[in-house]
Amino acid sequence: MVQKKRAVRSPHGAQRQAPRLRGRPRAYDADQALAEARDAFWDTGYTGTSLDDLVDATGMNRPSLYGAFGDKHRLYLSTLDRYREFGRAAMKEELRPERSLQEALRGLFAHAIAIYMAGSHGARGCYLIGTAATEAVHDSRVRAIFAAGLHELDELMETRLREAVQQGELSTDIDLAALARVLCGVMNSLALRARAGDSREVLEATADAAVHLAVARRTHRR
Amino acid sequence: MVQKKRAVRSPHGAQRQAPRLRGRPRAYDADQALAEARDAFWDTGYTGTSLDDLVDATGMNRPSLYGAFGDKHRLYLSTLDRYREFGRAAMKEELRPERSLQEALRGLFAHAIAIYMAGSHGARGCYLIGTAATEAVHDSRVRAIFAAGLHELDELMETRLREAVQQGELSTDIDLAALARVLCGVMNSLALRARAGDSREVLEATADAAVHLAVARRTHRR
DNA sequence: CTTTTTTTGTACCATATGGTATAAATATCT
DNA sequence: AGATATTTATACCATATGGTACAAAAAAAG
Repeated sequence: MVQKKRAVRSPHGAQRQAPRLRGRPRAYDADQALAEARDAFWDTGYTGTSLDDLVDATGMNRPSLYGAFGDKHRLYLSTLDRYREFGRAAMKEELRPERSLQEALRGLFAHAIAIYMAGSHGARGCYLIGTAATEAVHDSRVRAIFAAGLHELDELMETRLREAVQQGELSTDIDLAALARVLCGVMNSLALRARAGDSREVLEATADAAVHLAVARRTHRR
Repeated sequence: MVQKKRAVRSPHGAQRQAPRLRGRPRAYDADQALAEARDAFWDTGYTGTSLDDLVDATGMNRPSLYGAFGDKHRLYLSTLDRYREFGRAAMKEELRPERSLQEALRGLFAHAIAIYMAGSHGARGCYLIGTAATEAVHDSRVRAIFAAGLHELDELMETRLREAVQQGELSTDIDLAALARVLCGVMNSLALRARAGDSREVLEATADAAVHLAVARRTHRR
C-alpha cells in the first residue's frame, strides 16, 4: 500500500541517483510519463481522455500506470499540481526585480504566449484553464488546485507591483491587488484565446496593450 | 428525415402560434429543455455529461431528446450557439451608447458577474469558457463557436470604445481593438475566477479596477 | 369509429471505459 | 544456482455510455 522507504545505499552521500531496488527495472521514466499524460489531458480534457489514450501517450501499460500514479483521478491531480508548481517558478523567474517593470511584464507575457501557442495538435492555452476549469465546479480537489494556480500568480504579480512602487516605477495611489488581478486576468484570457484559435499576433498585441496600460500608471515624479 | 414544412392554418394571419400538427402532442417545451440541457453541460462539461444526465435534467426520454435535438454533439452545439447569441444581445444592451462609458462598463461587468455567480451547484462562470474551451482544441465546430463568442464581444466593446472617442470620453491615441480585448479579457478572467470559487467581492473589485483603468485613459481636453 | 400521424416510454444493443487478476519477465540477494 | 522482489504484459470484468427498435399512447383526419 504505502510506498516503502527506499534504503539509500551509497555511504559517500551525494551519489543518491539510483537506489537500485531489487525486482524488474522500470521500463519508463516517471517524469517523462507524467509529462506525456499531461499532454494528453491538455488536448482533450480530463473526462475526454481515456485510459487507452493515456496508455498510448505514455507508452506504459495500464497496470504500470496504475502502480506508478494511482487511478486516473490521482494521475490528473498530479499533473495539475506539477504544472502549477512549474508555472509558479517560471513566473517568479520572469518577474524578478532586477528587471524593470516593463521588461518583467513583457518577459512574462512572452513566456506565457510561447507556452500557450505550443502543442502538436494546435494551440492549447494554459493547462489549468483549458482543462481544470471545466472540472472545477463538481470536483473540489481540482477546484482547489485551480484556485491555487490563479491566486499564486495574482500574489506574485502583486508583490512585483509593490516592488515597482518602492522603486518609484509606479504611483502609490493604486489598488495593487486589483491591478495584479487585472494583469493576470489578461494573461488568463490569452490562454482562452489561444485555445479559440487566435493568432500569435493578436495575443501579442493584446499583451502589449496590457503592459502599456499598467506602465502608463507609472509615477510622474521622476 | 427533413422537417416537413408546417402548413400555417389560420387564414387571418397574425395568429401563427400553434400550427397544431397531427400526432401525439409533445410533452416538453423545446426552449426549456434546451436551457436545462445547457445547465447540465454547464456544470460538468460536454464529455462529463452523459445522456442519462441529460434525460434527468430535461425530464425527456432518450428518443424524444434525439428526435428534438439530434445526437449529443448536435444538442451541445445548439446550446452553445444559443448561449452565444443571448450573450451577444445582453452585452449589446448593456453597452448602449445612451449611457456614459463608465456606466456602460459597470453595467456590463455587473451583468456578467450576476450570471457567473449563479448556478444551483456553485458558481459556474461563462458557459463557453467553462465548457467549450476544453473541447475547442480537438473539435473544430466547438472552436468556431467559442471563437465567435469571444470575437463578437471584442467587436461590440471596440465599437463602444470608438463611440466613446467620438463623444470625447476617451483620448484618440489608443489602440481601441487592443484595449477592447484587454477589457473583454478581464471579463473572461472573471468567468474563470468564478469557477475557481472566488468570492463575488473579489470579482467586483477586479471589475472596478478594470473600469477605472479604462476610464482613466479618458481625454483631458474637455 | 377507423385510419393516419406523431410522440412517448420501455427495453435493448454494441461498444467504450476504468480498473484488476494473473502469469511471465527481469532484476538483486544469499 | 536458487530464492525473493518488483515490473511488465496479456487478458479479462463489471459497468457506463451513446444510440436505437418497437410497441403503446394520443392527437387529428376521413
